[in-house]
Amino acid sequence: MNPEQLSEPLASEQCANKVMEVLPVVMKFLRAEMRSHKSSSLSVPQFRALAFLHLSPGSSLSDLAEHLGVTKATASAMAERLVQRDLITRLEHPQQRRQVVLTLTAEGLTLLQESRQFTRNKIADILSQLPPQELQAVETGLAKLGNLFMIS
Amino acid sequence: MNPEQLSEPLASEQCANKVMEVLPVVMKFLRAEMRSHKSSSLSVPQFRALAFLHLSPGSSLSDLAEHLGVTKATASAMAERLVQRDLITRLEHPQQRRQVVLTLTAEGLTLLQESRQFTRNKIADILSQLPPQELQAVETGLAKLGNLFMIS
DNA sequence: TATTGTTATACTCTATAACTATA
DNA sequence: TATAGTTATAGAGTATAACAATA
Repeated sequence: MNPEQLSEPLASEQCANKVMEVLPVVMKFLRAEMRSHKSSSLSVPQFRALAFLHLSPGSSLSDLAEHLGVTKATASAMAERLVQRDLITRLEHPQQRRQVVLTLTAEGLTLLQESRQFTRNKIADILSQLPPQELQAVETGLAKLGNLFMIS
Repeated sequence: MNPEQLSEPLASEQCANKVMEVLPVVMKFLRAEMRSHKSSSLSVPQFRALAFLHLSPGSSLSDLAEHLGVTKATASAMAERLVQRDLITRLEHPQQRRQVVLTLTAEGLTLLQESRQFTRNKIADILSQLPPQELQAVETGLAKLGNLFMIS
């Protein structure tokens, strides 16, 4: 008999249900907080793009697209908006003229750091309702989930 | 001395960092899976809307907006798309003529169930790489996170 | 007057397809 | 020819503001 057809679900399926149920709700909170940050707000993908360029300055557009898990067309449009807002620079690579070199501006770095701290604090406020042991459980669970889904 | 200014971060802030780091990546996977489901794909918000109407048939637009955490304008546009695709019906409430009555169609129910099973299986496939104990840790952590962020 | 819902507008994310320029 | 990136196009999510209809 196939376990899927019995009343007792697999543990992995139960856990998958939790992923489907919980993640969208918390993501919505995350998005709203990042969006609400003073005049200069960031979307979650924009935040991730800036964070990536902070860690890997001088990345190409393909690098960025790969990291974000989007197509190059999508990454190109995103980069264009960030250039327009003076949060990143996009220069031609001196040797490989096909490639672009993406780098955070000082303004981009400042906004990244402000936004990160602001959002972290908002989330931490909510999380601090948990007793230390449960907080640890959440962090551990997320870390394991992250290891599984973050290839790089 | 203020703990935020020391090198040792608060546990809640560490955990918040994990939320910011992990959630977008897993969400992207979730979104891609739901989107890839045969010809008739659903976005995550659409999936959530159908799931809500399955649990609470006959809800009003305001109910839906409230549940999804979006404005009524956003919910109205979403509902319109679902009506166009014959996944829900939108009727006038017989007594309260201001309100609409939203209900899943048979087609909507089928797609919801197929999509849920398909996506759950895809996520469970990944999760099943974890040993049982760690799987349990992930589920527990998500459950706690969910309790915190899901008011209703 | 307050509430329900829609419409208009604008912006971002996202993909696919077609394209240019470079290697 | 293959790769890097852009542009055109389309559709969805999202908000704000203005509005109509109803209670």
